Amino acid sequence: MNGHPKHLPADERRAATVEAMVDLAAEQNPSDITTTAIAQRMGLTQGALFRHFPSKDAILEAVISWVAERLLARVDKAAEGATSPIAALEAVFVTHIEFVSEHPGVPRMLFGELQRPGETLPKRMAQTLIRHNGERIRGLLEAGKTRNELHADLDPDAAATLFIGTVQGLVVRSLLAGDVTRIRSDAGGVFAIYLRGIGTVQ
Amino acid sequence: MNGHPKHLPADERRAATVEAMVDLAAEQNPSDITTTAIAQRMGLTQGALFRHFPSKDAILEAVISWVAERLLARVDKAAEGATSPIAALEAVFVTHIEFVSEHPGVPRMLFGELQRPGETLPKRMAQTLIRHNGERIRGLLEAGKTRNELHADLDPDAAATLFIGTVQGLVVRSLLAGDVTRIRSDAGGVFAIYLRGIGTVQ
DNA sequence: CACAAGAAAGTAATCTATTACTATCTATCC
DNA sequence: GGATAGATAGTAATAGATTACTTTCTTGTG
Repeated sequence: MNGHPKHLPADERRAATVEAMVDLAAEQNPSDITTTAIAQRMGLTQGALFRHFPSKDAILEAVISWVAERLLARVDKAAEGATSPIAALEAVFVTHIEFVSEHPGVPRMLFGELQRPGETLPKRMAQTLIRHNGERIRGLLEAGKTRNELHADLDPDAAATLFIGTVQGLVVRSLLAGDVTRIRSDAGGVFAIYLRGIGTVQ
Repeated sequence: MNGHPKHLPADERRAATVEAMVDLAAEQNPSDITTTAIAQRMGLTQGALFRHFPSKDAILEAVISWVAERLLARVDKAAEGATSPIAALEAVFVTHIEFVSEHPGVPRMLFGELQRPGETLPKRMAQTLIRHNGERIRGLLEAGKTRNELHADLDPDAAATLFIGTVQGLVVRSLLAGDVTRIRSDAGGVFAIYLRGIGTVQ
């Protein structure tokens, strides 16, 4: 007879909503996630969500903000702690792999947002997040060139694209195997090829 | 007053349905494509589709069959015409890029199918298609090793994963730019890095 | 004229969002 | 320190739209 769950402050409910959505995105196509499913995961009724968010898209916006803060912060921290651009690049890669392992639904969500027709706010937010992330990677690649750790003729744009592709390839592989842990176990071998590709000798 | 379009044989309507779905997938999230949208694109009413297909999933199955036939045939043809495993790999890459440029919705569709929960037929078909494609690539990589065109210590599984990731990275980049033609123009630079990664000297 | 293909309208299910009401928390006042 | 008022956060029900799919009516064609 648990008619009413404990009241929580709005902030915490909003955070819990984001987490529920991120969790659900790991289990199914993000664009198929309903507000009913989100509420059920939180132990609430569907209508209660709309007391904290004006629309479903507003929930999506909150999720993308959440991802942007967490991912970029971890990426920056990983890059700062490294002694060279290449070491930073590897640390950033590990950060990506760990983040995607913890939240496999996130790349699917961002990727899915990019495909939406028209100009929605969550779509623009996903675009800027992915762009900012790409700029950080390209920055490391250019720093690696100026320090002669990378081939002088390396195209940083292409290398940044392949960096993202490296992660995406691992995601596809884990989806095929139906086993998220493969992302971590396969990451080393794939990144080794990438590293050689951009011109580092181990 | 074009109330009734010309009658077509069932086969051609089925083929046109597949093409309409592939076209629509290039413009929006494939899982958001409705039967109404497909019919509208064909100049038909929504109900008319169910005269040729028993369900929406049956349409999806037809689309994946279509992709499997066309893509794998083109991949095999590209590989056959090459004089060495590495040349074949590059031809196969070009084939992928051309195919994805012509039908940008296809990878999104296959990728999306993998995310569906449960065990549906279209999902299994997408899995086998991607697996078969991956096996062809891995086969070329192994042939390259035995012919000493590739590093002896290359991990073919990892290299095949990165091959797929190379294409995926280009797809993401084109989505970000909102410009499909970028796939083709950016492909060369990215593949050059991949080639150096798997151990070929140019 | 008979038939197959499509139009048109309908159905049941599902989804987002809203509404009217109810429970819980918090702070104030005597 | 309880009682209590006001604000906050919840439920249940439902409206309005949309979806996949069905059924029935209509028409062009062989």
